[in-house]
Amino acid sequence: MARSSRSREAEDRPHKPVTLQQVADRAGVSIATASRVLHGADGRMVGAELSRRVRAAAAELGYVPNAPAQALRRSRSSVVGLIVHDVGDPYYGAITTGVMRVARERDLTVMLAATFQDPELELDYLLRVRNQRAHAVVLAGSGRGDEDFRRRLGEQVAAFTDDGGRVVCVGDHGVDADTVVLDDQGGAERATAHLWQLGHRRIGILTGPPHHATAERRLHGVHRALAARGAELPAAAVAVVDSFGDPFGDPLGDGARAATRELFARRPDLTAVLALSDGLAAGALTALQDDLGKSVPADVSVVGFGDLPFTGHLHPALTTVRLPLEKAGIRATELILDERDHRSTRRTVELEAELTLRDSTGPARD
Amino acid sequence: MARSSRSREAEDRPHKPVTLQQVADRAGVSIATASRVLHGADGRMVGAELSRRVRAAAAELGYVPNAPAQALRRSRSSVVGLIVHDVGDPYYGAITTGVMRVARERDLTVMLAATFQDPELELDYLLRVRNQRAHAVVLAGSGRGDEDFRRRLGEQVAAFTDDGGRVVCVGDHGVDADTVVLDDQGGAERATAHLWQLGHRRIGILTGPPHHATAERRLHGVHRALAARGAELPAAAVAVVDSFGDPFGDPLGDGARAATRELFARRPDLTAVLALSDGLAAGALTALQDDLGKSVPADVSVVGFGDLPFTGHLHPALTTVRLPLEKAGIRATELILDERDHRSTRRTVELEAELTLRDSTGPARD
DNA sequence: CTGTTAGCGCTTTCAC
DNA sequence: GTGAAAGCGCTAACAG
Repeated sequence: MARSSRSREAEDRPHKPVTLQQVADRAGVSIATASRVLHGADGRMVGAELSRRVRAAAAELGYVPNAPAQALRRSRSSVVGLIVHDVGDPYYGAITTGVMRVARERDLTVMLAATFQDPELELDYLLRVRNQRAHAVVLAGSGRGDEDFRRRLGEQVAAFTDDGGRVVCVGDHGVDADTVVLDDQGGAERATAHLWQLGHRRIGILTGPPHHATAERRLHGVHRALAARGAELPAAAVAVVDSFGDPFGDPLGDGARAATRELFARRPDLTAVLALSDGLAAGALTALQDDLGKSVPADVSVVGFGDLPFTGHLHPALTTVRLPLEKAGIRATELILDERDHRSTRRTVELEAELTLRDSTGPARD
Repeated sequence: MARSSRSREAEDRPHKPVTLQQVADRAGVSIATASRVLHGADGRMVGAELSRRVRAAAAELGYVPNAPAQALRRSRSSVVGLIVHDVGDPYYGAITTGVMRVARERDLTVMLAATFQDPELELDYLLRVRNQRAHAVVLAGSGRGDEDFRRRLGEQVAAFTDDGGRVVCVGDHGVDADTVVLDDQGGAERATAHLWQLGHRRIGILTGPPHHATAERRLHGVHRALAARGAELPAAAVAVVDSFGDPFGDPLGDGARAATRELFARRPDLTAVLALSDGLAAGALTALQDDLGKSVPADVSVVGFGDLPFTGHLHPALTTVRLPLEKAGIRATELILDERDHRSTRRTVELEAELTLRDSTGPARD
């Protein structure tokens, strides 16, 4: 193979990659012909014989196209940016997996950015996406940051779309772009309905801080479901935990555990706990079984939210609301690829969250 | 702001991004000067007044450098490739997080590739990394694939390094490149020693299939630790589970659960179980407590391997071997940045795996 | 200090 | 069906 002969020459000094011109020379054709054979979206056909010779030359030389040069010439690359908070977080990990799936099918190059919750970094990365002349970006982390940040984010997004870039958000970021939203509210309604149907009338809620938009949406779903049944949610039945969406801030679930103990100290008559995130549910399970001597689901039922990968391993296996995260990543990326004519029409795709029934819920005791 | 005036013009037709030439014109300087002010690694200084004018012009026009053009000119981009099996898998998620941390500090652009366990795709992505003229690549998924695949992988890697690219592996992929390895064997030795010290002499092992290199390395560690204490591991005390490293193939841990039941059917006298992955440990916990009526750790101690994010939420919280995955991602990326003179010297960094003590282990009963 | 200029590797009219 | 040639936007010699 050509490669082996190349590596024989100078072991230390980097070679320069083979160029299309070299391929053309070797095949005895013009560079234009070589280009058409190898990447030809030109419309023009190339004769069979020349085609063959070009392909052979490329293979022998180990030709690899220079993507930056192509991007420069075409003034747009096949790069797609993906901005998340933290890929290590299973939530974003699942979204990322979805994006990667489509990227593979559609032959896209994904440029990943992790903001680690820092709004400034998000802006930075958006700039970098523009730098790369990426043709699209998926915004999957955001929502933190103040009004001023929002404005600047909007500006960056506008600048990118002005240049012909496409933007899609996963979750509502208050940005003018296509959006894929997860039905948090509906999921919470379904979870509540499930408990209600099992006879639970005194349900405790574990939620996140009030400024957390996702937590609020879920909580709102609970209120709605209860209201639809002529019931309401007493303030004493709600416990707020700071580590809501961040299991890493509280890897042992101690915050949720303590909150659950306090919740039952206030309201010992609760027959069910609806935790608005799986991490919270894990803490509740521990508190209930280890600290409060309750049996789950015999004494108290527990429902989580998210269906993160570990929920099946909890004890008992957790009944939880399944968020179609990977699907969200897939749909978002597809939205990008879908060329649409009316760039003025902002599209929104809503993905339903359905309940996964496992072993942590059962009929109410009394 | 310039942006707003731009977006006013033609709402539908994409603008062309501002070029350096336009900035130079507006500032009334040459393009060379503009380049030096904005990106000048040229060594040369530019006068304060011109500097100011260039910067002002760039800001007014909303200039964003064209990365592909820069890459073309410099014939190398600041892109780093990262190839993993699946970002949704917490194992790779943690490595990815580490890589992203360094990328942020050192201002790199990360191009992510997920192979979904397909060796062909891995080769594909390596090609794409060359396409982008990336300056380095982190290989974090691999190890599957036959001899022929290995050869081809080696060729691609050689081709990339020949062109001046840097390659670093996380885990040994049988490739000639710098490598960061996790001390699986040492971790298993430490876990075994821990159980031994608690008085356990009849230890059951849950492991993965024999062709799984990681599982084998851990198993080897167990053998070594036992041998060092004059003991050995009876074949009957070892159970093989296929879903070893893939919690998603077995989200409820049913495989490990069944294997644990069989293990205790064969060897009811076991006082401890060392599961060579956390997913396996989760299944063991369920089998022991729910199916076998054992108490953990009073009757049987359980140790896992990996310290994935959910282990603290298991019941009881799992004692497990902590793999410094994020650290591995960090070290790997640093290795790439570290220019070293002797490209012939292959470096290997070994990261220690330490035991995380939690609640699933206790003194042996008898 | 500042400007002129020659490409980097590739695509794509435009001629033949 | 094939080739010649003009740049895409930027950097880095090389002159002044």
